[in-house]
Amino acid sequence: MTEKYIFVTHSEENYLKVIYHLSSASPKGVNTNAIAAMMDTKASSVTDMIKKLAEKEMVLYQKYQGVSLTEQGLLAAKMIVRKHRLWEVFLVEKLDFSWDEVHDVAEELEHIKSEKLINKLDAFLNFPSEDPHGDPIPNQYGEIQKTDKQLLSEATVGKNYICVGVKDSSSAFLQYLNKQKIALGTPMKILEKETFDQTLLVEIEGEDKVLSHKIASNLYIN
Amino acid sequence: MTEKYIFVTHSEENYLKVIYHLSSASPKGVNTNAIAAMMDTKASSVTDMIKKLAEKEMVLYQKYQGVSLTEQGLLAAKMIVRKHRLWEVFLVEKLDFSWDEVHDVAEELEHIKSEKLINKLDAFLNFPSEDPHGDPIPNQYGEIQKTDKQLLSEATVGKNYICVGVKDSSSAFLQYLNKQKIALGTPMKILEKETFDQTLLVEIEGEDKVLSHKIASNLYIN
DNA sequence: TTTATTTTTTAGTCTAATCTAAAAATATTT
DNA sequence: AAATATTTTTAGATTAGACTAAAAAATAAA
Ligand SMILES: [Mn+2]
Ligand SMILES: [Mn+2]
Ligand SMILES: [Mn+2]
Ligand SMILES: [Mn+2]
Repeated sequence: MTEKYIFVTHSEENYLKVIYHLSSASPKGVNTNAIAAMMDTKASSVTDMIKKLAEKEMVLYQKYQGVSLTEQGLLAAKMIVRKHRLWEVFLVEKLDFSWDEVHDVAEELEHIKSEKLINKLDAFLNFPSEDPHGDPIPNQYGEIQKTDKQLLSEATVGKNYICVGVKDSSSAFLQYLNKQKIALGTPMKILEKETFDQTLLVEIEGEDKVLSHKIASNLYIN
Repeated sequence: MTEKYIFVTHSEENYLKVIYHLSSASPKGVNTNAIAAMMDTKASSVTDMIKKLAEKEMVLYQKYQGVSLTEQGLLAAKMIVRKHRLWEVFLVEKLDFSWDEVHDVAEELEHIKSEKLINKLDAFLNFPSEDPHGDPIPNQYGEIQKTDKQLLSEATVGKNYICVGVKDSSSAFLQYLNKQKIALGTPMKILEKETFDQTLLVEIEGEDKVLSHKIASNLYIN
């Protein structure tokens, strides 16, 4: 059961993470093109890299049939996600970064290779279960605590909810939310839903606000 | 005066740092071989890299005449040292790392590219002036506070001193110091110096200890 | 001041990670 | 079921950073 240690490069880690994120949407096999789009690279580069990852037994790969993570690859991917999200918590909680500023720095920090560092950081942050965008943080064994949440676009008119996460965590979207005074924990009541374009009228902190379907389908509530 | 931003790679940063550290010993020009030894690489690789750094105006380079940092290169090098040392402080002060465990992780963390991150970290740590090995931390403008200290090997017999730093910060040496209960701030009195091999007899925390010349010439005192 | 030694540079090769262009396989329409 | 379109893979090229071996320059010794 003692697994041999396989070195994974910075670039390989990025591929693993992207395959992991795409896996939930297409569990039987992730497409080359989908990976290429997500990584902002070309399909031919993806094919090359997939072969390398298959060689290292991080993914299962059949030509033309898409790619999926092995148990080993899944754990590696979860550890990168764990690091990314823990660093995001650190940046917000300890260094006073705002939630729209942390992603790019975390993209770099997630590649620092030290298990001790990340476990000590976890403890220093008091073992947070979620990152600043409401995404769950895997523990050191890769276990993820499932929380139930739904998209605001699926909410019931008349009910009260609390904002618990964002689907899109681009700084553009987050800055829009800042402007609208929407943050994690913000309570909101759904007043109306326009049948024509699904625009919502929502009461937030005493104010009535109009939120487009695009916005509503990127906000998680509970 | 607005300098154009020049991207410096991970590898280039390591070279700049090494050239910086070697510059104090040979201010007129650092040798190719010295860099190669420090970087654990070959002289031919160093020549290639020096050309690239000269292209980017980070170093001055004349064939066969050694290399020196430009103003720009000096500032870049100091910023890497700043990051390295601030991260070391973070690891020791906040994450409970021991001083012999921080160097390798800091070698990775020093390459994270975010001025905001490093200045926020500096503030979070209360603007420390020294790292866990007693080395000064450059401020955000690259200014370094000079402290006067001397090597234990140059100490006067009969006098009292305090340990203020290490010249060699390898974990092997630091672990030796741990074993001898020598840390930054430890007081010591020089009892005797053997003329034959310069071995010292030193009183530390009530105990008499024998320190070889090699040890003494890697410990800074004040 | 020649000769020998050491240092540094050049020339050519290698690998990782990318790209473009073209071929092959798969999927979608008629 | 053919024809067409899309996706994926291959082939070949490029760049950064490293290497070895050999040539050139600088330094030290005789
Ligand atoms: Mn993120
Ligand atoms: Mn996040
Ligand atoms: Mn260090
Ligand atoms: Mn240090």
